[in-house]
Amino acid sequence: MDPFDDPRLTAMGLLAEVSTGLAAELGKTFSAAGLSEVDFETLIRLARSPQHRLRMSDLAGQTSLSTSGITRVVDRLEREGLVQRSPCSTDRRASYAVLTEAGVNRLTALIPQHLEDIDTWFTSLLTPEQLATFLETLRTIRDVVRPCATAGVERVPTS
Amino acid sequence: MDPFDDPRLTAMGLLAEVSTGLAAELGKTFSAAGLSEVDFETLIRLARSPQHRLRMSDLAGQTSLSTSGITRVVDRLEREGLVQRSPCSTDRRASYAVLTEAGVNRLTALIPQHLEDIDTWFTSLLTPEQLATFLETLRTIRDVVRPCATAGVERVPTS
DNA sequence: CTGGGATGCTTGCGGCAACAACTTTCTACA
DNA sequence: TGTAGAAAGTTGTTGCCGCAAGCATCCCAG
Repeated sequence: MDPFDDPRLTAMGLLAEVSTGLAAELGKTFSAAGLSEVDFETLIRLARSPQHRLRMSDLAGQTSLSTSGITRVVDRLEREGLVQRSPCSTDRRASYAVLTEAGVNRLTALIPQHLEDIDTWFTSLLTPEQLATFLETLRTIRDVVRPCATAGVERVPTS
Repeated sequence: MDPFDDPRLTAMGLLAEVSTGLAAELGKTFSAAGLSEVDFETLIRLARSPQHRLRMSDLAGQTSLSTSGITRVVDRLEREGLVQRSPCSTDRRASYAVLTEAGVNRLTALIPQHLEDIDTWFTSLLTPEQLATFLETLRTIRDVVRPCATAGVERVPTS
């Protein structure tokens, strides 16, 4: 009768609930370390990049922030000394955001608790097979909704 | 060597990417209908509630917004005529947010496209078995990270 | 080598949401 | 019954983010 309880709506709602609920739990650890979720996302993207640095626009591509958003995030992180801007030698328009040693330290201090959080609220709730299947499904969807999530990491000079 | 590529981080990142990426796609339909994601979430929660109404604080409990956030969302929706505030007869502190007919119409106009979006970007990518397994896993996590997601829907008068 | 379009980043502006303080009303306990 | 504390909702404040405009630089066609 009501089209308001279509199973697809429930499915989507479930996914949203899990994602936001999980983020809320994990966020507690972030804020205890004086970071926002976006801050952490930014820092860890840098940490996982070669030389711990990424151009501003690549950072924007990897996170789901606009370039102006990235400008401001890096502003804040730079103000805290966790990140540093560094000019790009081959393109004077571009800047790199580089993780500082303080940034690395902040991250490494944070990560053990973060990993434990992920265990507690996510991975330990599933059997290894369940987890593997779950991740496989996520990858399937990811490849469709986010075709270029790897901006800046496997860019090969076209020389 | 680097603790920055722990599989748990990848797993969590994958989930976050899927959720935000999916939300971004679905959001296009919402904004085409003049609604934000939060607006839609609010309206559909009301639509799925008995008598198409919910107390402000229950609305806050179901969505992940603060009560002040709900106040403002309902302000906006009321300004657009999609929702109406209605005093609670048994508790003069409380208000109900009630879906208006215009609100129902806006929703019903929106939903076909929304369901199609969910198909396109989510459910149709999976086999029925994959989908069922996926939802089962989501439910497992949801029950842990969001134990009382059903505020206000199965509240029984304690008379 | 030069001018116009494209690109990288920043800034002004507006909207949104959380937090805390506040008002009104309810509840419980003496 | 009277009063203290809790609860529902609103409002002021602050910070964050996207959009559009702007500036500097790059690239390329002629």
